[in-house]
Amino acid sequence: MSKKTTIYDIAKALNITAATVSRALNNNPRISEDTKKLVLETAEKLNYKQNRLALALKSGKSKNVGVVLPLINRNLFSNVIRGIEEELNPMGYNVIICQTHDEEKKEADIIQNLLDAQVDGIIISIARYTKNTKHLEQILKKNIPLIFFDRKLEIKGSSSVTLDDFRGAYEATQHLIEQGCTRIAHFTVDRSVDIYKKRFDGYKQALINNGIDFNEDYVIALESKIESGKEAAKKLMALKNPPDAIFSASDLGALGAIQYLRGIGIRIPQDFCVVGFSNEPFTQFMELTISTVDQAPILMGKTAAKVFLEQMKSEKVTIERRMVLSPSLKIRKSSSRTNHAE
Amino acid sequence: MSKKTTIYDIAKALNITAATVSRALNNNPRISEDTKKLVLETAEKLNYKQNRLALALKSGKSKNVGVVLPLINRNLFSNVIRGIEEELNPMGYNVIICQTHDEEKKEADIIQNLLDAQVDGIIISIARYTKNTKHLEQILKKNIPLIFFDRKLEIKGSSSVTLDDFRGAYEATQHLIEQGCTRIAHFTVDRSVDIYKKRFDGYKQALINNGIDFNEDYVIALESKIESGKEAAKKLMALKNPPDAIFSASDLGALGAIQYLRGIGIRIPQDFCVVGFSNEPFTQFMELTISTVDQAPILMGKTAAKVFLEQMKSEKVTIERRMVLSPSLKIRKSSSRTNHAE
DNA sequence: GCTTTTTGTGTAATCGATAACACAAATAGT
DNA sequence: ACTATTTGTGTTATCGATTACACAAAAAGC
Repeated sequence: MSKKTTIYDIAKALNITAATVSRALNNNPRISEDTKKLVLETAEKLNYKQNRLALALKSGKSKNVGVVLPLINRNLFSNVIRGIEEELNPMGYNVIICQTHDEEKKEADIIQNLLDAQVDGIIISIARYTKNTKHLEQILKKNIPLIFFDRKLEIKGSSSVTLDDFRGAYEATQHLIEQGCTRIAHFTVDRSVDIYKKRFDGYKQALINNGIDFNEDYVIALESKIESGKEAAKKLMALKNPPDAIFSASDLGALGAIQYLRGIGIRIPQDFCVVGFSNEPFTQFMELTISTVDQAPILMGKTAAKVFLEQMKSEKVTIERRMVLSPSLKIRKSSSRTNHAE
Repeated sequence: MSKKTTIYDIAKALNITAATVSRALNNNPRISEDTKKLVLETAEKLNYKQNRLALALKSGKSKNVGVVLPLINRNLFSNVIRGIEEELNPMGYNVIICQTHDEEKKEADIIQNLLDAQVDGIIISIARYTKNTKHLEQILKKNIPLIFFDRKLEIKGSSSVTLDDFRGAYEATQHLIEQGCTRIAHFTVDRSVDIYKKRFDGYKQALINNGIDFNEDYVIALESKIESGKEAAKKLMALKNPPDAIFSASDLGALGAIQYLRGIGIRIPQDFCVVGFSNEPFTQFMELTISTVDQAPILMGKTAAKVFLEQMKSEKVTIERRMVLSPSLKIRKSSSRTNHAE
């Protein structure tokens, strides 16, 4: 196991001091061209690699960025990570991944740990029910950039990259209306959670703007699961005036509904239209492809990373960025009465 | 922005030296109980946090582990990462994620970078066509544990956690035979890649063991895409003696085939059975659920992490672990002639 | 009672790179 | 020609924690 070469080794080989070597490597203008060339050559020859840990200790910058999210293997999150990694790795940052499993306690622990590890920034999608913001304010107190994505909290000094959930929902609902649907139901998940509230709001606003009465009976809260979607659809169809469309805040809810409805002989999209949310891969794999709202997750990751990089460049000036990405409605068979190809 | 407290601050407060504080914090037996208590108390009071960068520099251990894989947002990989994270985080390790995009050059760069960052171990699924092993041997030369998962190379001193692809394929094929299929085709991806070769071998062996002739015309190489699956199925059905089943090395290939076959009026599973590989989420979301081979990806990640931890404990003794996980065949509608519930 | 061992803590080097400060030599300015 | 500046490099402290070595005081051994 060959010992690593340090600037001292180079210094000794050239009979100069480590300081000079360091300066030469950092292209300090005070170092003569001759010396620089010599140092660079011997560095190459001795296979010198800068010790990043030493640099980190000296500078306080670890060149690591923490990414905190509920679960890595969810489609949205793994895509966001992909975006972040693709943006940060070329800039010399390593991406550290941590899962909160949607637990506030774990989230707080993780952040404490990342701060201890002295990451240069934290990019986070908060746990579903995180209310306490103390651990998040800790981050900003240490002057470390804090960037939310998808699920955010309003914290002074932080930035965020989110989807325009309102608009996504609005467009989906508008689309259903344009398909001739008039009794449009909505599957939410939990309206106390920001993103779901916005999807609900967008849905409601679209109804209002089109002169359609909002009906609270048409709104059902359910977990993002096929079974829940089935049950909810069943409940809806048992109403004395059942709906003729569903805008679901989750794709799995939409899928469950579709399965139930087809099971009882309802034709989709002829009799009933469905639009989901998230553009999960499976929505385009079904033989009855499912219309849905794409969240541009890779772009979301890249944008969050760019916001971070921007903050690193701009020194101490804390910029508060509020980036809102545009959703894109994917119109597929489950809601296409007119001939929309995809 | 409050300055961080160091052991020197504690030392000053107690009028002792930093060395004593360090020893007290590390529970050195030479330190009196009284001093320990005092140090611990003031550490608490001053909100002392160990500077991990300083420790890393001194010890050469960064407490970071690099995970290198083709693409994060692939189902298998994101699940493996989840497993790794869940195992390593509680043990105080941070997980750094890097994507190779299946490019050997990028893979080499990433590894160099991780070595520069002095990670304590590297867990990797190699790029599809990586042949040159120089960058991988570099890792072992530095005495850093190298653990492969899923896609591995045989390198002396490394460990691996893989799926028994042969067995998965064998069982899938055996199952098809038991369903009464006799002309079983196989979708491979690229037989020059280890895992696909093993799947092919398992398929072939199952045929042979059941006295069924192997027919090279029944083997088609295709990318893991729906379109490719459709085309391949079309090719198969154009043979003068078309098959009555497909064992596909990819779920998307299987899906494409199913779509094509149903399109031309072939009933599944009555006329034709299909089994895929990977247990992608969508396989159980279709109304015609797809039989497939589960790769236990979270377990794979956890196992890889455990192998790493084991190596860290065992000091210098390089252990070569070859863990092989058992696949589990998920029998679903696309191949269930008898009544198999799931 | 005197040597030996144990106990508890201080001193100082180390991990590797950086940078403020210092200083001689070379160059420029008038 | 003499001061002022620039150029190039060395000295040394620093980032924060660990640890080999040293040493006094206390305890143990005979």
